[in-house]
Amino acid sequence: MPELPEVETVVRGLQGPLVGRTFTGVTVGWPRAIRPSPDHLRQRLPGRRVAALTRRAKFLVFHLEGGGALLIHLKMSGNLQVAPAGEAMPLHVHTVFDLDNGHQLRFQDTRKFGRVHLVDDPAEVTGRLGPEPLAPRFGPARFRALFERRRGRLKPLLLNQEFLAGVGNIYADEGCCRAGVDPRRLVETLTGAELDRLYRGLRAALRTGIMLRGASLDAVYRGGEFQNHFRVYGRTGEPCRKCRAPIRRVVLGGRSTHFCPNCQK
DNA sequence: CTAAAATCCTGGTGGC
DNA sequence: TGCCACCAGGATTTTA
Repeated sequence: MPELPEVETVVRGLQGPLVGRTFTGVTVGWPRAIRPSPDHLRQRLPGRRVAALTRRAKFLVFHLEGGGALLIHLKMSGNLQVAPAGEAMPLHVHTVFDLDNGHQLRFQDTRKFGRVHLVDDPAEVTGRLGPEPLAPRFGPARFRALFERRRGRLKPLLLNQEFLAGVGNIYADEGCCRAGVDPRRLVETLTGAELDRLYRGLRAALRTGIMLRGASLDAVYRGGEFQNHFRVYGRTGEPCRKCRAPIRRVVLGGRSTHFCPNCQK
């Protein structure tokens, strides 16, 4: 379940091996993952050079020299690695991008939810996303403004990528915990002080996640350590680290949601 | 508008 | 030990 910090970790690890490289070929093993189509990708990507690699929300964005971009979303189980073309292919690698230095970018995705987009303008894919929570210009005032005229429970709103980009189930729960706010709260009842705590809690959880190189779950990831620092996520029944009350789990918007019933009001 | 449910997938888990 | 029903989970789509 890569979220913003996990994707940021992958991006930082791939910038060195990929920026400046040219794609020389593509092999598609799961056509449904490719947008707009595998033919389009195979015909248009080879010969294009990577000018920059950035992140937007949970998308990796490969900016191509001369315009256009390749976007990859890892969804639940995706991972990307660079390896020499001769090296043994791991299981569940459904898309392989050949590079001009004899290496390959390999998109491994057990559950096949991941997506690859080749577009002229990244905004075709990312245009409707909300603001980046860690952007330098995204201050508490802009965060508070997002909640104007919004209604409903807090947790599903935090997971809405058009509301705020990059937050997923783990960091929504961890952010609410740090803020001392119950994720079941109706957002129209949140006070300015609570929204400020939420702003800081969410950003602190995301920054800690990046610092620890993300969370490693399902044996998928790259040595991240954040899973060892969860305060509530996946700790149902275990004692709250602050007050020892058992962590509760409920389902909100179809997502498991974890919180301390004592510390979060 | 919000919200819940169904959808896509597979590996892991718990029950028997 | 083996089989199977069931679940997680990001985002989208459908239905209420």
